[in-house]
Amino acid sequence: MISAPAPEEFNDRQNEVLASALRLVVEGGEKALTTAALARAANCSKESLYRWFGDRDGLLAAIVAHQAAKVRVPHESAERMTADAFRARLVTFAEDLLTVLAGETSLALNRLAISQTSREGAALGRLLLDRGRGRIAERARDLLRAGQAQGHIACDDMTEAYRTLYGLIVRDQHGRWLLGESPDGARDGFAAHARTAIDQFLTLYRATGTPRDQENTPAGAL
Amino acid sequence: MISAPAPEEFNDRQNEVLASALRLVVEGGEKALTTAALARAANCSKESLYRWFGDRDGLLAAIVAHQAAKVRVPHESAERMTADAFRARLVTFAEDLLTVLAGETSLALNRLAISQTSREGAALGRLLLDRGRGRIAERARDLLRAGQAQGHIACDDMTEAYRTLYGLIVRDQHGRWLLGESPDGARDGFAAHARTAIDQFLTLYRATGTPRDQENTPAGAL
DNA sequence: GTGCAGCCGAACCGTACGGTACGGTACACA
DNA sequence: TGTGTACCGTACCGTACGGTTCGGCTGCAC
Repeated sequence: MISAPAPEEFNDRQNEVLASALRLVVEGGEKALTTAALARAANCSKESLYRWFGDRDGLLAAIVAHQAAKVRVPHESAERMTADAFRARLVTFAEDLLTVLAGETSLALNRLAISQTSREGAALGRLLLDRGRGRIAERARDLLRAGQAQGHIACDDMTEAYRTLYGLIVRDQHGRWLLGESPDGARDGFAAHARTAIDQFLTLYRATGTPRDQENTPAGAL
Repeated sequence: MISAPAPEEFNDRQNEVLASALRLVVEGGEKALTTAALARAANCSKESLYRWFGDRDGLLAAIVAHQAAKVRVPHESAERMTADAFRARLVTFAEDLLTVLAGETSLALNRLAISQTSREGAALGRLLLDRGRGRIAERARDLLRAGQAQGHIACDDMTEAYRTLYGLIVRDQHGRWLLGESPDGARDGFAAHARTAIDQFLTLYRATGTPRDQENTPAGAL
């Protein structure tokens, strides 16, 4: 069981320690994060670690929460956009998404949460899902909603549309990266692929009366 | 370092033990797979485990190799297809892909390989990538190539086309499942979503002279 | 000053796990 | 019948790690 996911904030010293912890995880994976190693790296005592975070699971949760807390999604203002501006905003979103997912911090945290799953609870995964991807999805849905309101795209289910958008942007790359393939090779092509993906997305969801648009609403999708 | 990824086959007894090992991993994650627990579950001695698989890493590699070895992709015959038959074959592929990825064995193995990544090597991830996803991708590319040869779709880069197909089918679901979200809710919608995804794919890649088709060939994609 | 709280660093404890060694059994083969 | 091989089950060893305790230092309240 994971101790309370800490809705309360941590103080400066504690955040500093969490930053050290995150660095350990990024560099050496979960097994590099021993309490002794963290105490040494952060110049603090194990006693303090246990006082602040409860136990090791609490520490893991705090690391994820700490990092998730600094996810700051740029607010997508809903002001009037031309079709090109809308497209440009989507391309920017796509580039941002790929950049985040390819980042070693994101990858390390995802690996950490995934390896903690399976054991009943999956609290870390939920945390990452809600506070990480959730925020990003929210931003994208706002943007899509604005595009829909202004007639740039036609769709009734923003969540469905977002999932399609995500799929076109990310494809199988996140999985490959998680399994150890280096994102470096792909990183050069982020901008180019972002444009391609958005073109594809707009082809599917463009509002110019393409007859297939009604089909893009499957039934029981989670 | 992981001992030789065993190109040689294992005998029946060893395969039996590997099946037990896989069951342990599926049920309890990596940390449930202790040598003692496996010896007990498989009614074998720890001594035999070390004789057969070298060390724990070798055992993990053997588990992955063992499971990957039974990936049998139905051969996609390239005989003449109508457009509808081609579409149906794609839908079947999509359903198969979702069913495999949502399976607890696949999820457990992916979690195992992902949690082993980060530490230099990532041999398990490579194994899974090559012998798991690779086979599936190969099957899909064969099918796409046949469709292309018979004029059902237009694209010059099968790998790019396959990645788009994968993205449209899987979207963000694999990641969510890996993080602990239950596939059960989505499972009912597999068939419906498979059809939707294939419709979208065909919209993008249909050969009927849609002018956007040339754009589907980004530059530096990995 | 005295007392107290928070913290560091190090020593300590218990245990779980990877890996090894050994005794005992079944079976093949001569 | 003797010898060897492969195996099981168990006991064993060493260590690494989670978690606790303690002594000592600093700073603050009074």
